[in-house]
Amino acid sequence: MRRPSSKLADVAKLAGVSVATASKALNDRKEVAPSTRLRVREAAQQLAFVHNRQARSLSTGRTGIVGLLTSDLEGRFSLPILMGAEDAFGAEQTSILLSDARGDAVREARHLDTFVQQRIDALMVVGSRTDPRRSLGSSYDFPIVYVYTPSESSADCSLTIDNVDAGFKVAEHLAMTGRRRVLHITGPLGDTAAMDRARGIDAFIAESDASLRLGHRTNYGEWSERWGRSAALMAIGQGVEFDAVICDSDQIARGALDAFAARGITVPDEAAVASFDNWELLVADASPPITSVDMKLAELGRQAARLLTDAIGGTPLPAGVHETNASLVVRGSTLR
Amino acid sequence: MRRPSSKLADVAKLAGVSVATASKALNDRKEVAPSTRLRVREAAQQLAFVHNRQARSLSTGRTGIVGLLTSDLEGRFSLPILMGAEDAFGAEQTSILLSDARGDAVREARHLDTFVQQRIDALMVVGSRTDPRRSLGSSYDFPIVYVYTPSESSADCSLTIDNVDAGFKVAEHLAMTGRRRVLHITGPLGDTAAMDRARGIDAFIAESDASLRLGHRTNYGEWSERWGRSAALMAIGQGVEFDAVICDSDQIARGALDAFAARGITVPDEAAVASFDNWELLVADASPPITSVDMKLAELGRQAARLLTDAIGGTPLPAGVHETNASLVVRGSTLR
DNA sequence: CTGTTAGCGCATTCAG
DNA sequence: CTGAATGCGCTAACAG
Repeated sequence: MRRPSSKLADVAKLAGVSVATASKALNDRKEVAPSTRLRVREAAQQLAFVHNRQARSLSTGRTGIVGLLTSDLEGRFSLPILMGAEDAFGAEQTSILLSDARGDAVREARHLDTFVQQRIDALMVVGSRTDPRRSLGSSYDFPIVYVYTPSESSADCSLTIDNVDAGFKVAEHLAMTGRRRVLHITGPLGDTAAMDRARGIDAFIAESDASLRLGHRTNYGEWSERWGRSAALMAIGQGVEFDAVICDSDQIARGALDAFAARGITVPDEAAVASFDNWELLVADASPPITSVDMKLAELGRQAARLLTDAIGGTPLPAGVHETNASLVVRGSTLR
Repeated sequence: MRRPSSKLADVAKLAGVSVATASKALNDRKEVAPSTRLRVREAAQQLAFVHNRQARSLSTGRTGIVGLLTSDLEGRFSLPILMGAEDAFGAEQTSILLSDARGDAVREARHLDTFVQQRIDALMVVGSRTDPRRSLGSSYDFPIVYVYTPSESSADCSLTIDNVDAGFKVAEHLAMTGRRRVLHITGPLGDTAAMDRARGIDAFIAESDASLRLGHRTNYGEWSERWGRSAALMAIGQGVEFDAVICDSDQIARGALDAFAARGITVPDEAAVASFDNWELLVADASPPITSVDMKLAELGRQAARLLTDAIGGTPLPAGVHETNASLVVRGSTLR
């Protein structure tokens, strides 16, 4: 029951006005004389007055809190999204209530419950895969945006990345730089991201003229460095011919790079290596540095924040899945 | 001004009791007849009633919100700490308001301000280095714990890792497994973590009997894979003799490993490699997997949460810097 | 055991 | 332009 800081009443008293006037003055409403506004301001300053948002939200109905529900805080995805969102919200003075369900439905339900208790103004649901997730439905009375992992309901608003386009871009880059035979090392078969990218590669092949046409072969596996290494070794062992490798994550690429080094295959001369995620940590200091697709996650977070801000203001959220194009960051691993 | 969900008054009416009784019933207070408690419960259930924390906190003085102020969300440190804390706070009771100052003092001040406005119950200040940071002072009316990065004021409560002990442990492990000449590749000279670990190594040497005594040489540089690689190459080029390398981060170790592979030095046979951070991503799938010191960050977060929970309950925070011992996770890079 | 009465701190009518 | 009154949803005394 701690109640230390000064309240509006204190400010009002010191300024010699009523609480109502003080409130108006501090909230920059027109109906206050400039002189009194100043007096109130000074009083507030002097008392180090800080609005009590709990109290304020009780009367305004807004908390200034946005919930962020994630399933993989540890992973590569949530964080950049979160930071982008924080940026975009920052201006509006909204803060982010964080919770990590860790892929557990029970946990998720509990966290959602606290969100409701806290009367959050809006919710961002972030996932680490592009496979659609169960919708939270429309029974919540705050706007919800799904980021990266889209909702399976088309009535919801989802923001994600166009992996087909991303695959296309990588294939294009490799073809343009003279590669012709591509080994595609990816995640699990059935994983949307993996399959979309493969489709993107195919799409490029279909569209490109004969001189740029490349052959490719896709190996499904798992999202790990270990898999990248063994897939590369396997291909070498089987005598598969290739002059380029597309790895569906930077981790996979690191594994592949390692395998090539061990087998004396030089990168980028004998084989180009390109990957997805553009995780600086893994990609920038690799030898050679790895060309990688940046998923623009922070941008996704910013977009989500903007949409939600608007939604709080009354603009309805645009339903459906909205895809953003990723962009290729070229580094030494594909340039000979 | 959205006001959708049912309120306590609705529940009370439906249950045929007063609001006060309904409140008591839902809060599991003794002074309510079991039968009425049940009736109220059912009414609440039926109306899908959810407490409004804003309102509640207005009368209790507690918000159930803990602030987390970090300077490097992206980095390796904040996240595990955050997750540990989330665990310990238990989602039902406390939620975490997140903010990343990104090393910017202005941003930090702004975020602190919103924290105050939100009337958080407690604050966790997390940093990514072990060099002390400026104290936030004692003018805030909520308890503050500094995690990983300690406060420079001994009046504050800080939780961090004992890097001297960590350095000691690594040296001990290497000596016990038969290594005698250690190359220590670390971060910037002046960085507390780097220097503490060097001291730990020295401490081990001083304490150990002659048969285990090892020689070592410390190279200060930066916290990057690139530096690990070049430091290793440099040592090799200069003909420095060593049969073990201690890298002060997993990233540095990856660089060193890479350099050894390039120069045909086998790990662990010709040289052992050990590092700090135990970042699964970097360490588990390396070839060979890297022995690394786990900083127990999640545990640090849990401890902080417990201390803060107690502090909210009235127990004063223990002032001073409290160090936790890290633990060594042994993998293939040091076992021949 | 239960209900009545008072606030918690602020924003918002609506008279003056 | 200003202020007195009212309510946001809930908990905390205090009577009954």
